Amino acid sequence: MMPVPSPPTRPALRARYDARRREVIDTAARLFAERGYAATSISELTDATGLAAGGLYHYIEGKDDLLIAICDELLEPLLERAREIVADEAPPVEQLRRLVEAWVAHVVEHRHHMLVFTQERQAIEHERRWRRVRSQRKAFEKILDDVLARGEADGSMTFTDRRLSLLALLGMVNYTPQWVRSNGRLTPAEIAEGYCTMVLKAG
Amino acid sequence: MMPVPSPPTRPALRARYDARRREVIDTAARLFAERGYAATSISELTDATGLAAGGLYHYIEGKDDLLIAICDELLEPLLERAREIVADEAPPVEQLRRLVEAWVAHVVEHRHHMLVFTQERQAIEHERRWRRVRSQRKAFEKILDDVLARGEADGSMTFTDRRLSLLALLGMVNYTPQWVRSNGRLTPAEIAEGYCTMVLKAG
DNA sequence: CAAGATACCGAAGAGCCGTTCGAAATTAGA
DNA sequence: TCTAATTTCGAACGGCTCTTCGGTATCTTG
Repeated sequence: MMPVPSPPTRPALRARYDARRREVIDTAARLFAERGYAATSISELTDATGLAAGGLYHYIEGKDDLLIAICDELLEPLLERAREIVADEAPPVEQLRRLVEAWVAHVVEHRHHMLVFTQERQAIEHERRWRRVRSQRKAFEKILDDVLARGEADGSMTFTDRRLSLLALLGMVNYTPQWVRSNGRLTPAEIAEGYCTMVLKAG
Repeated sequence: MMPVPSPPTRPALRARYDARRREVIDTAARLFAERGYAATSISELTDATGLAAGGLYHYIEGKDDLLIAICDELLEPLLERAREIVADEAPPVEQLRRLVEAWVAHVVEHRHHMLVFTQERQAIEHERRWRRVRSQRKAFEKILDDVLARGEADGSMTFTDRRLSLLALLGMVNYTPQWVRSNGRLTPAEIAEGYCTMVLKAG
């Protein structure tokens, strides 16, 4: 992930630097989610972080570096967790439940990151510097599709159209951050269970 | 909808003016969908429309006027169609099918408009001047929810959680423009049928 | 405590932004 | 054809953008 302009060489300071950088990224995620990336100015960022312009640029290479960092914070841990889940030997239906539960919990926890990811989707899909983010997204979707394919193959799941079911599931989960509230009526686990039921019972 | 700075008073010219304005709006929708609203400059708009800056401003009040016009072009006909569908006496399940089919066809046809609407969602939800767009969105969602409620009441539909089913449906359909291609493998009607099945069979 | 690395500041700069406006070109209708 | 309405042009403007940079304060470590 190549952390930026001048991370301290002294190991004792490295941890603090990383933590502060993460604070900056999370603050940016919140602002970008609320106002949009392009519509959020550096000066709004300095207001929200308490840093001056120069101080801010101590932690980032540029404004678009922030956007990539936000997507990394979102996708890397999710992808890692997904790989753990499909690594064990549970049956496909069970793996799907675990995947969707972890996924919903993750997007709820990183609601702002996810809203930014959604808003900037077109840029992510079309511009060159987003290659890694794009391939992470694709890798996650492939994990999902593979689980559905294994379930279809062993007869534990049936789909009229497996690809449509996958896309529907992506739609449901990706849309979730638009309406969830922490301490809302439904827990992430309940939401995830509902989604799984819709995908699996449709046949 | 109060069409902008100086629509011609002569009736013969009014039609041409309106058509040209719509061209401008549709071009803007395409560019905004591809690059994002804030990231698209007026000069990109003039390049794409063939108008110079001054000519462009003959048809719009300002850049944000374009955004509102895009949402109006998207939501007004959809809402009107939805009201027609629920006005007749078909049973709730049939009304739902018709609604979702019309809705999916509409977002596929107005794919760019819908992508812009999705990307600018946060602004739409939070800023004052978007009140009308917001209330149109809410009105449409209420129509959907009412159909589900009637179906639940007469026993023709069952939901573990009706609100979650509604939100899942919104997610599926709103996400559709991200992946559909015209002349893709599935027709809008097939997509809509798949979505309905997932919502209705989940119980 | 000394000294060097680190963290931060904030004014300055170059560039692009959306918008305006007076004038020119085009068109409709008498 | 003449005229007034309409359409289009494109240079100019003020403002805001992101980023840089020289300098200062703070902190770690020997």
